[in-house]
Amino acid sequence: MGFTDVRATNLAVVLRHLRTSGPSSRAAIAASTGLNKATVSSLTSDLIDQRLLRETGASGNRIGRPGTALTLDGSAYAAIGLQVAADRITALALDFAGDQLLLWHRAFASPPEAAGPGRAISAIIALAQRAATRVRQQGRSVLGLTIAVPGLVDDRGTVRLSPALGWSDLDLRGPVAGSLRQPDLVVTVSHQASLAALAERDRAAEDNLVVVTGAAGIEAGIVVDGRPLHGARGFTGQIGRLTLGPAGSPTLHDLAGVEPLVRRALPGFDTESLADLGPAVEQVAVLARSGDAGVLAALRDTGRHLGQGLAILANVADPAVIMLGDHYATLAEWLIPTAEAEVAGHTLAPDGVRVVASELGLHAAALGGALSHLDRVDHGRSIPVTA
Amino acid sequence: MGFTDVRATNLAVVLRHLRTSGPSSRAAIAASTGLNKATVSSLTSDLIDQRLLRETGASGNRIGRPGTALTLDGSAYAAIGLQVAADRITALALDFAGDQLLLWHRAFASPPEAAGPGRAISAIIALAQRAATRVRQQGRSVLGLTIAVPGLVDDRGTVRLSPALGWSDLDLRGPVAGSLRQPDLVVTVSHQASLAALAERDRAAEDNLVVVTGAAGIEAGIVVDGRPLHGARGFTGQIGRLTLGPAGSPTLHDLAGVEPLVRRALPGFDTESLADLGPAVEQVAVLARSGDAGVLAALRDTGRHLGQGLAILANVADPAVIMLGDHYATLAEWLIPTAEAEVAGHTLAPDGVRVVASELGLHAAALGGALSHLDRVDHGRSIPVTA
DNA sequence: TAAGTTTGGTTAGCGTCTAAACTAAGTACA
DNA sequence: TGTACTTAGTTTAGACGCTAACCAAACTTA
Repeated sequence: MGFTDVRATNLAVVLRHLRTSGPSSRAAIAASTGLNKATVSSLTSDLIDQRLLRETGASGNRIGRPGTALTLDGSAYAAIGLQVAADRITALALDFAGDQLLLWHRAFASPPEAAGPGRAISAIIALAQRAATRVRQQGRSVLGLTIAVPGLVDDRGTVRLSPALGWSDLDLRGPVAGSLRQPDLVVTVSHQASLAALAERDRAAEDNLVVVTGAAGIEAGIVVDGRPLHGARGFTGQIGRLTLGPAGSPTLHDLAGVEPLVRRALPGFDTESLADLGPAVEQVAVLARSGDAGVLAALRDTGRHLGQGLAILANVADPAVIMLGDHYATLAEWLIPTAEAEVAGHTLAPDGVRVVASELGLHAAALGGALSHLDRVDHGRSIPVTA
Repeated sequence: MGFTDVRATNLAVVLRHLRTSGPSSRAAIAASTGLNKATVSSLTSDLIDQRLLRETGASGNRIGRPGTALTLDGSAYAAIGLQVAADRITALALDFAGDQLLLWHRAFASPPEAAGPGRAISAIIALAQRAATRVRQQGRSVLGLTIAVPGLVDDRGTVRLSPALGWSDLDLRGPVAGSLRQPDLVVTVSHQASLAALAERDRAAEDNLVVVTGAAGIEAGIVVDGRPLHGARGFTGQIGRLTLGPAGSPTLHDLAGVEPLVRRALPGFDTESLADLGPAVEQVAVLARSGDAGVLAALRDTGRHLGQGLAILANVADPAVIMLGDHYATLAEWLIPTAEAEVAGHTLAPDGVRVVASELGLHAAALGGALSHLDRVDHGRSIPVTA
């Protein structure tokens, strides 16, 4: 067969239909995909053999023979996403149906910047192995494992530069893949914001969106036409250093970063503890809720500058919606009004762009990492082989 | 046949191979595409029947039976691109082999902004009809016609907003398509910078690039992973209005636009004639070549600010190369040194990003518009039907 | 001239799809 | 209760388009 594996493509069509439309009978699948009923029977039979689908009870219809509902079978496979941040590692696993199997956090004793990359890699490997072992004990095959990292990650899984973690030119994929002792297991390392955007894409069912994350630095994950923007080397969405104006002008991170915001809003806060921004951000939210004028002013100011950054992304990538991720989501209530006004004022496009808070929390990138492997199967790349 | 038309895909594979690798024998095509020799024979036979390919003399080999070279047959089809600017319309036609059949310019008597959209549409229709008639007189079928317009163009071919032309919510596709009296002819209206980027992609054989055009306003055409960035509505690459900083800060266009540059570099220049920037830009180049200190300073300043804008694009989209289009290309010699330094200073990525001058001239978007229809055929969408 | 090499076409067979007929399993209603 | 109707899913026949293997044609080399 030449360049299109017809069978794999059509198997993937069925999987995607079930993932987006939920349980359906064979006849319903045939009707909505345009495939022939006989073809759907053949395809679903294969997928059931591979334990990617299973029959659930009869789907009650009004009249005529009731159909047999088919659903994604989550039970035989798992996909793992790891997310590395300055203060901790998160591990998340999904079954093939997309249900969460585990969500673990492991705090760094000392920031990876201080402890050196060796310690961090050991911790990542340990968590990856524990997660893989756990899901295997449940009788699942691991479809793949993706590690989400802030900064610049190339296609070979080397972290070229991560200011947040203090890493440069660090091969992360190699050691982790080697430690898992399963050569055919797909292990990838990828940009955290792009993976977060992938997760938002699936949740929002929106093919053009931008996610802004602010855990350390500011990074954007950009999904255009359904796919994360990859670029020549994978180094997309680096908006923290944007400047415009005379030399030495403040960067977008200076103007709208979470850490600068915290420093302005909480002048007396313990500087040391800013490695983990979570508590500080919560404190800012508490003060904002209590009506603290200084904190509210700082939030408005940050929202305004953030809006200028979002306007740039809106003008360049034309998303249908911009989502505020992680710490920005926590503060979204106070950031969105000024940010959205700023976006509206700096974009030519009619109808503007919605700015909304992400609902995925701080582990969106881990989720996206796991989802990327379900996505791979859903697109006919590496459907697990039958024994 | 399910979702993948195997035949169309493989026909397209052969066409793309010939377009990128030049004349090849059937055996060579089979060897480099991985298709079976028998399949290639069958595919090329169909393509020859459709007059998309033809046999050219024997290709001399070292040893063994000489092969019959196959080439793209340009003679039976044409694709037309129109480019609308503030001062003129350009029409360009390509044959199927990509050779230029005609390149016409038609100056606007008065700028479309002043004369109103009706006059401009009439002129566009007239030029489109003349071009279509001309290529039909040569016995060619018209594969399609694309109109490149600066500003925001939606997918239905309505110009939502074009400050450069003074248009808003103007249906351009409808009147032009209607006037051509061939209902099956594909007529599209698209963003000029994205089409220019498409042309640069084909010329440079580079799948990740950005083109910056400055005819009126500043717009970027962005090709990522081989495809022009489209976004939710098609409104990508609008970088002219970027600002960062306090309200009322100058925009990127103020700081790095071609018209502001000309006004700074040629203080005494006739303000009226700036509708057509060409002569003014040439004059700037002449003065720069003669060593005029003021002009050189203005160019450095523009290059520096332009570089900040390019850095934003480099950080967001990670192109392998950034190309300076139209008027920026004319002045590239003086802009690139400062611009490239600024890009290097504002990007995290190692290896930086090359900044080079486009070689396609002022009608790059018209070329891209025509190329888009060859591209359509090369991807198996709407291969012309056999009679 | 004979042997070797490469091209391009022919033939047989296989995978996968579609259309149509058929069986299965329910509801509607006299 | 039984017959007609409706919808689901399987079976069968056939078409399409690919591949592998074989073969004739056309050239080089010795």
